[in-house]
Amino acid sequence: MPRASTTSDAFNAIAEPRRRHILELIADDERSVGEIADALDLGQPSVSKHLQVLRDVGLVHMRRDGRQTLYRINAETLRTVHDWCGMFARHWRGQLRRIKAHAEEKK
Amino acid sequence: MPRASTTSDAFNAIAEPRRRHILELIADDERSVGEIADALDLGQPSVSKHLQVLRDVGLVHMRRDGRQTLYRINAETLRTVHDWCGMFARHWRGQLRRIKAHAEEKK
DNA sequence: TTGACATATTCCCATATAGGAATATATAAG
DNA sequence: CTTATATATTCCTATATGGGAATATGTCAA
Repeated sequence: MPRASTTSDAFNAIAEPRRRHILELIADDERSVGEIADALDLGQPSVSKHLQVLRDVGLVHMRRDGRQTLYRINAETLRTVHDWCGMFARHWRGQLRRIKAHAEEKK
Repeated sequence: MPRASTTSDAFNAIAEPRRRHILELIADDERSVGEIADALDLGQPSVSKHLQVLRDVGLVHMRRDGRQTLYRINAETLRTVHDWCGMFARHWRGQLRRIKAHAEEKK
């Protein structure tokens, strides 16, 4: 069985570093495909394909403006991932507490 | 260029649903490979390979006990992912605020 | 030592990439 | 209509994968 599709969910979509970079770029304001390609120093077709993946999993919104297509983040979709990781927050906090307690004991 | 390796970072490692499942299983107490295989209804070799990936990116700790190998989560490594998603929290909160404001206006 | 059990590793293969090149589509400008 | 610009899509290929089967390794028991 091959790896799950990149478009199967947000987890798979953000596994690709360049897609994370794109999301960072379009977090504050919308950007055109060309601007993104310049920023990433990547070919336009590749960027279009990454954006398609992000669109498939609902991580971006797009808007047509003349011949440009402007993309912006749809951060809401990242909550799935954020919440999943959050389930384990008490574990790493617990670990920190343990480490601190250990340090205290040494004193 | 193929997809980035599953062992390149935590993002890629947790893209696989079964690996997320494994992490959930070993979040509270350590489990043997066999127990995990039973729980996931997956072959032992597959589980061993998933665990190897998780080990490579530092998402689990392991401990040898007789002929068993017990794995437990190393949640600390998930903070990378949690924090990255957290960067966008104000965006989805902002969106919620906007949605709420919109609902208020309608009333 | 021999056998039984638990886990890891190797070999295999069908599948899905990411990126580049070429091309198609859409929209604006002259 | 024709040309230029912006983006999307198609075709291609090298590569990494997840799972199963078979096998190797490691550890305890008799």
